Amino acid sequence: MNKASGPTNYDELRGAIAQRHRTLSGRLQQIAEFVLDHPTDVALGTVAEVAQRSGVPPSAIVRFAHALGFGGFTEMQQVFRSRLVAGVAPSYKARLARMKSEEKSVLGRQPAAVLSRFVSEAQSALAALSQSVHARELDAATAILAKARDIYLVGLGGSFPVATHLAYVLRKLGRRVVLLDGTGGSIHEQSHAATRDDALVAISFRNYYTDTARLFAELVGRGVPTISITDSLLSPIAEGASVVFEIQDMPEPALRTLVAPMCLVQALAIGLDLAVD
Amino acid sequence: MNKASGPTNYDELRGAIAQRHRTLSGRLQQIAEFVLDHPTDVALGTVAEVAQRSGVPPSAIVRFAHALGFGGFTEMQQVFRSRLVAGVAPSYKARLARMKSEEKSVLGRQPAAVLSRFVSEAQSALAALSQSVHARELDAATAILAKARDIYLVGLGGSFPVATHLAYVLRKLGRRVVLLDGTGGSIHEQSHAATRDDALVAISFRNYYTDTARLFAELVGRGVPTISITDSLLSPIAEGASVVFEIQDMPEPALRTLVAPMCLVQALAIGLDLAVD
DNA sequence: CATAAAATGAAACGAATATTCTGACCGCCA
DNA sequence: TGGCGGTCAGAATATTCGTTTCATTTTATG
Repeated sequence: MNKASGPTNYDELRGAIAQRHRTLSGRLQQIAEFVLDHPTDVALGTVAEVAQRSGVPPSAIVRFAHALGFGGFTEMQQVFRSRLVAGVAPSYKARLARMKSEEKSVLGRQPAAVLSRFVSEAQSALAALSQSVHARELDAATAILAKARDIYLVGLGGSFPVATHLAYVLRKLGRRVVLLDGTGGSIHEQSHAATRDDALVAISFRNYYTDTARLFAELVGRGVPTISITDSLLSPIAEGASVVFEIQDMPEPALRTLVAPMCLVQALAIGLDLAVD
Repeated sequence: MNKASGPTNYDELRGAIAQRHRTLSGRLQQIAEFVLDHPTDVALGTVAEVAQRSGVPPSAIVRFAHALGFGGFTEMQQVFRSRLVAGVAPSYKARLARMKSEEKSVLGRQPAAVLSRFVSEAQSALAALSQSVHARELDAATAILAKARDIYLVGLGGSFPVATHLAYVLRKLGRRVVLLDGTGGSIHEQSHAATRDDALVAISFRNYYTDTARLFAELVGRGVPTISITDSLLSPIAEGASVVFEIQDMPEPALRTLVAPMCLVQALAIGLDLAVD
């Protein structure tokens, strides 16, 4: 039965698995998902190990290899191993390719060059973030959120994704969140119930939405503790805030990747969750 | 006999071999030179294979392992294998750092430590992104978006911020965008008008929303060109898509920073804008 | 509902593996 | 020359491995 031979390299194998995934039966689908998620385990493990980690009997692993056209598990494993040996010395090749694409970034209207440009820009934005944010601000913000009954979030326009992400994570962690998105009325109506026992997280970058600024001023006036995430200490949501996170060098709205504020709000939410235990 | 344990990583092993090389006896020196020249063979081969290629009997290989402080060949082989997995997986370093910080969970609970952890995780996610996304896929996706009359976007739950960000940027660039958010009815009603002259960008990660999957299948069936951003080739929005961007190693929903997909959609939008001139 | 077909999992088989053991070999010094 | 410590290669062994088999369950089909 060794006549039939399956894919010969890892990419082909992935394609073959994805293609046949629907037609495979339950157990085999389960194995397909596992091997795509843990290719290294398959490359280095034994049948018994792979079987145990994926929660199936060993015979099912062999059946899976047969279904893909291999003569057995060992034959399929060779493909996974080829991925490992190919990846062991990628540094030179990858760097060469990267430098080439970065060179072309001057000419570079090609989408690949655009991507690598944004990636490197995001990298430096993250580096700047961890340097500019201090522990004192993080601690203060965490304390405010920990005491808050309801957490109000506002971020309009280009900052809306950041607000929705923070809302999502906080809700996952069991917090009561009011996301001010303005649907079905004004954000002022939505925030009417906010008191000094609650908290507001405001996110806004140039050009600042006047709605965000007005709402911020109103809640500050009512004594609501406020955390601002913005790009300047002179922004309309900086003065009066309990804590200000300043994220500098934000590009113009259409060119933002938002990675820095996304990372920050993530850390705020998780840090809050870890702190209250 | 497991008392003696040799070096635990490849660099230590190389140092140990170089150091003891003089004191080793003839056959063992011969083996030492071979394993330093062919580490991959040692990592993936059997004792018999390594013995044959290096021109020594199998028992000599085992004695060599013993001489280095290992309990046997298998134990030494683990070190050579660790070298392989370290080279292929860019997230290896990040996971290591994560485990370390989780070990130090006492310090790791401070918000500042949480932030730096997410930052470093985001860094490696970006590195993995630029390595896994190929120019071919970017070009194909750009071509689809360029031809589209209306661009439909769907991303629910944790992926919603990505969808809103893409919608924002595309609208800034003058594209006609329909963001399927389900407000005021089902997303199926909102997408009723989509035709093969339009395009759909679907974003979904584990656990996949069934609404996203259903909508995706429906529009694919209607012949609408589709770009999928997901975390597995086996995800419900992969099969039938015109282009699939696979972003691997996405953490569990509450711990995602979304930096990789955010960066990708940004590059897609800007790349589209530059390409149509 | 009855029957056939396919899929599944536990166990057993044979092959291949890493390791240990034994006797022979070599250089060294008295 | 004759013993001696260390090294060696090859056979012996116990273990582990991949694969197959088969009874049972599940699923599809009439």
